[in-house]
Amino acid sequence: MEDIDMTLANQLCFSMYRASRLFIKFYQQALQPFGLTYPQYLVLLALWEEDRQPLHSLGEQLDFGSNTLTPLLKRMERKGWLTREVVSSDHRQLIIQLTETGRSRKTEIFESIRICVRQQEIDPDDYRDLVARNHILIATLEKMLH
Amino acid sequence: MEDIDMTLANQLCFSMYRASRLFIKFYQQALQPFGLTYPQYLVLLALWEEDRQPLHSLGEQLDFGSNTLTPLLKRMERKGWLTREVVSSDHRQLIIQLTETGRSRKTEIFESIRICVRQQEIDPDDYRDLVARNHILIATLEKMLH
DNA sequence: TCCAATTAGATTGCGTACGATTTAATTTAC
DNA sequence: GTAAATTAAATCGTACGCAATCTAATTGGA
Repeated sequence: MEDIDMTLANQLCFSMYRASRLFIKFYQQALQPFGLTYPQYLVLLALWEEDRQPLHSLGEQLDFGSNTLTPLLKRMERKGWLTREVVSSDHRQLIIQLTETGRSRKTEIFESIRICVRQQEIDPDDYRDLVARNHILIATLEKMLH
Repeated sequence: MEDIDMTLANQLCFSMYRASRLFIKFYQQALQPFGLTYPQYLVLLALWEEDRQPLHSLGEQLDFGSNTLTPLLKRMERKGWLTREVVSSDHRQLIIQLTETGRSRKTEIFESIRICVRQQEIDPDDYRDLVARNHILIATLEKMLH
């Protein structure tokens, strides 16, 4: 009836789904004091790496469309993390920029997460291995979804 | 500033998040002809394994609360996949049971997914490895979230 | 027995995800 | 130079996830 391949795919998909939800729940604990959700934290990570990015560029990095980002960024703007500013040379684009708060709370937020992460007892090599394998899987899945 | 541990945790969490979303998107393609979403497919998988389960038992397997399952199961009932029947001996419980459609379309659904999965070119050993490593990670995360 | 604690499911509210469409601005092709 | 194509965001609608709360049914101990 069912291939071994498919049972494996089912297991892998579910296991990814479970791990992702648990990891996010874990992060939410550390982020809660700042009123941040995990997707919002991802936006901060991207902006700490490179500030003043247009919306679509953030979307490419996180694989979010404007339908996800627009309301998310509006919430973050309302809470004072960033600003959304129309580009004068191209009125279609929106430049996302960190506020002083958004920049300065980085250390604090990292420290809060670090405290939670430290309690994990996972071998760094296992981490690296999972990341590497996931990258391969992600590349394959992206190719398939063309 | 930031530990190597935390950067790794960030990378792993994001990579899980990405992989999970892509995998689900991949499954949705195969499930679309049946009007099923991935979480709904998970419910079917659980019921194909063991029919006539109470709601909370499904919840334990999938780690969903009633706040997620109640509306999801109502949608599946409306579409004719299953029935929700109050237990006469305990009026608090709801037994979830597959309809004839829910049972009989299993082969068809599996075949649709199998066709999509076959196109993947992933080494079964890599699959198994990812599943095993995720299981360890999931156990660790569950322990941490107490 | 009877009432406090527990359990099961439903409800509310908020924040994603994402397919599909819309609107507005810019590019391009002729 | 201008109409068609493209691009960027926004909007709309549906379906999760999940924290918090509520309601109703059952259980268990004094």
